[in-house]
Amino acid sequence: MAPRPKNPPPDRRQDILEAALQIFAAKGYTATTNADIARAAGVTAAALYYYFPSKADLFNAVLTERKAMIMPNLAQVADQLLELPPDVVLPNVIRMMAGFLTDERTLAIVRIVLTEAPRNPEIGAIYQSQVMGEVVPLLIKYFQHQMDLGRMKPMDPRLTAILMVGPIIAGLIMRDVLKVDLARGVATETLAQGIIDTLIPGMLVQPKE
Amino acid sequence: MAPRPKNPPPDRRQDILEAALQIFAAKGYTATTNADIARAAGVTAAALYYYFPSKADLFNAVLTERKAMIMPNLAQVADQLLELPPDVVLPNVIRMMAGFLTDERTLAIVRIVLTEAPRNPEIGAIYQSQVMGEVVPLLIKYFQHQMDLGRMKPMDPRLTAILMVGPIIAGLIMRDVLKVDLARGVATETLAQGIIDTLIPGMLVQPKE
DNA sequence: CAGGTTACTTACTGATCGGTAAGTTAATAA
DNA sequence: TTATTAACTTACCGATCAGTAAGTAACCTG
Repeated sequence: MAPRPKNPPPDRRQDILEAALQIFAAKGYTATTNADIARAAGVTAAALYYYFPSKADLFNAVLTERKAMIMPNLAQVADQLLELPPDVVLPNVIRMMAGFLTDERTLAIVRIVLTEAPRNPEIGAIYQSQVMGEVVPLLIKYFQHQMDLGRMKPMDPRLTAILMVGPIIAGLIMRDVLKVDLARGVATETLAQGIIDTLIPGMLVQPKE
Repeated sequence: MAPRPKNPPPDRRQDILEAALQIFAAKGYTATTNADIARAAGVTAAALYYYFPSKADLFNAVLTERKAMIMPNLAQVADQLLELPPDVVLPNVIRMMAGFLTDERTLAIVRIVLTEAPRNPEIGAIYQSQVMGEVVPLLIKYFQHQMDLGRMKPMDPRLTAILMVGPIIAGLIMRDVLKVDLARGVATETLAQGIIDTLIPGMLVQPKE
């Protein structure tokens, strides 16, 4: 019985996207009902169809309109970092990635991609092009340059990227999927520091003690 | 019109568990219908209720009756490995874990746990107790022993475990979730070798070249 | 201050799904 | 040979869900 808000109309579309992000992340696409999202957004289920043609379209909108959130904007700083030595750059990259995965909003997207992408190739494709098309090439460019300069051992740059990001993802999964409390064991910062201490010496031509 | 098989009765229960494993892994718990499983198992949907009280019970049976599959039986060999030096043991552990994650059956379980556990804490709990209660303690025992012997640098054994397993999981996710073709880049063996070459020297007290 | 548009709501529908009840037949026991 | 049981099937039901149709009140325009 309140077909139009009396006070200045809030951005309902954003409210719905925000609510959908949370619920999709918490329950997964199939288990999430329109009513769930609507309730969280403070509207009725039918209202979703005023802004989005279907549940699938809403889901896609959540992923595409928020995808920028999950990728650190490396491009902005990449050029400045290119000449800096790896013992300076790599720890910062690792720390940045580790810190990045502590943001709640980002985690929600990661959780959705991780859980839905195996069933929905399109989702995987969106982030594949981001990861493989944007982030990895930047890393590769840096690694290649440092290898040419003789500062890093020659190795597959993709492998290098996986070695750096892998433990962070594994830590995330242990905390988020297996509910292992890393805070009382391996906290994010400790994890980042461990990666830095253990991994980076093996990548440098002259490991420093 | 064939309420009883004429030929020697096959083990329908196993057929159903097998079919359920595949379909749950492919579509996720909620999106999987009883009809899907039944079709794959060659029975009708009602037949599932002859063997399992509910869909949820069938799901649990899949996980609990197959959980042993995803954990390498480390306990059997752990005692023999305890005294062997890390530059012999660790490469083998890494290779074993990497190889372990190439088995299709195992992958199906991993995919289910990875995608369903965030919504269902019980699933996480099953594997948390396996990973944290069985595998990790064995690794910790070994690491601690080798650290005491002065062969490995002192560090949090849990961190050590994450560093070793992390890149393998990340590689798995890139292949399975993001559909990045690792075969034409970083194959499983290459990945394992990369972990061994890069990571292990940083863990040993006297890295060997 | 009328008329139209925007931004929703209420009320409904057809399809699907998990689960049940009752029937049916092959194998087995008496 | 008959009765019983094991192992299913067919047929059905109530609940739930994505999506739709039609209504309605606030705001905007002239």
